[in-house]
Amino acid sequence: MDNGDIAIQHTFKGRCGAKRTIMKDDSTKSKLLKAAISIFGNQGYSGGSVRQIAELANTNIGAIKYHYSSKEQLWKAVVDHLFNKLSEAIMQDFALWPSMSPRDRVVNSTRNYIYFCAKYPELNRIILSETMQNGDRLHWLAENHMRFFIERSTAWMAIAQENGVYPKEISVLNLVFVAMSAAQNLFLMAPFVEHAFRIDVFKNDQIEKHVDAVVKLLLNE
Amino acid sequence: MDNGDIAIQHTFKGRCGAKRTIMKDDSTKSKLLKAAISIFGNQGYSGGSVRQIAELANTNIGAIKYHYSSKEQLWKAVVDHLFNKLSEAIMQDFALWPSMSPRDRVVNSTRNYIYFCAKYPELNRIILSETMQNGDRLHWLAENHMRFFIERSTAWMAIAQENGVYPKEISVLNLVFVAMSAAQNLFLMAPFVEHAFRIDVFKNDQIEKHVDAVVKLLLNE
DNA sequence: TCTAATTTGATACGAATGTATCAATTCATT
DNA sequence: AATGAATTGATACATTCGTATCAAATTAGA
Repeated sequence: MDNGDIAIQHTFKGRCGAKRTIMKDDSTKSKLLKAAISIFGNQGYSGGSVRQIAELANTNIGAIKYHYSSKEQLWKAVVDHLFNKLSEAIMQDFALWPSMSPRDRVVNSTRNYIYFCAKYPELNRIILSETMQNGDRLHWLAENHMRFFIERSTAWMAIAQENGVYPKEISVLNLVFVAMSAAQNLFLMAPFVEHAFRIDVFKNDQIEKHVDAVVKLLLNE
Repeated sequence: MDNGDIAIQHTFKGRCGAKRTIMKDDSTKSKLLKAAISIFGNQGYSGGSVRQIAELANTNIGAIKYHYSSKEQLWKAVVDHLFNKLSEAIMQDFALWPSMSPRDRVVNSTRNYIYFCAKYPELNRIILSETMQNGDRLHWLAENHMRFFIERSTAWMAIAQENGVYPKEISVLNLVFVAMSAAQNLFLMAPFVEHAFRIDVFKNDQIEKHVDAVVKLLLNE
């Protein structure tokens, strides 16, 4: 089972000079990345400090400077890492798609996406945080990750729409944003749901319940 | 037409000692509130500084200390103000509800809510920002505003569900969060949509298109 | 007009921030 | 064991933060 470990690309020279990558999950660098995911995901970029991150990683700010050179570079490493995880999650069952009906493809990718949103809520929190601020980091996010992701989603959604999975009259862009937010929002709001209703939306049965709700609400029978 | 002006409660003694309220939209206090809505809505609480707010309001930090005593009190005033606007927007056509079908009531409140989300996207940004951080301000938000709002929405949604507007099998809580996020998200993501697709989601025709999309996707025919 | 309350503007201060520097330590390779 | 590179830990620095203080300016009431 995937335990969500962080794999740091640690390059070293092989005997013929080729680069290889190994996992060092207990390295300072990966501990820093994991801590940065948590801090940036909960406090945002300006709300989180490098001292918080260093403390959470049981090291100090010098290590951040050394491994990531600056706060902004560390943030970019976090985003790259999380988008890689997203891509893995989305593509997980891609090989099975040819044998699935158009509707089942949508159900499958919806379920995989919702499970990703529950496993890594930090990515959507970071995206929203930066979208609100609308600064240079959003533009970097948009050009390096989001645009590609949204355009692929839009293309898939359009195909599903043509196959009658979604009503044809709706603008594809609205469709994408409604479907994505329906999947994400419950996990973005998890701290409130926990506080107000004592419900842990990250539990497996709650996630499944949410998948059922989204599928039943958004997909034509 | 409602121009979204900010009404500051300015109390003074009438001739029989009773308190009255008047509007002073050009007062320093209301200029500060308007600036604070923008700063807190875009930068979040920790991301926005009182100096930014004072500068945007064409005054200085002394005025903030005087009128709102602290950054946190100013933030609470912003939240109170925006939730009042939300309540106004939701209750706008309440008198007409008895003459409407259950489905039309949902369509009406959905439309009003979406128009509110487009007019004051700052409220949902503030809520999401604080929910992410999950600190004392979220608890204040939850206890003073959100819990009431969500519980009312849940009650209404349950009635709509009983009347066949929504599928009965879905958990009401999931229904509420899916419906709310479907309405909000496009406007939360407005800076990205503008950047990536050159679409201004705050234009009236875009808002109407979004209303149609949400209604068609979420409500059974 | 005079007086007192209200409001504004400028400055000061300690705390926290990101970055930079550099000695101490650890590690890998010979 | 020796050596040099890689990594860590501690400190310093300029900047920005929220808050506090207080004199100057404005306003309101008699």
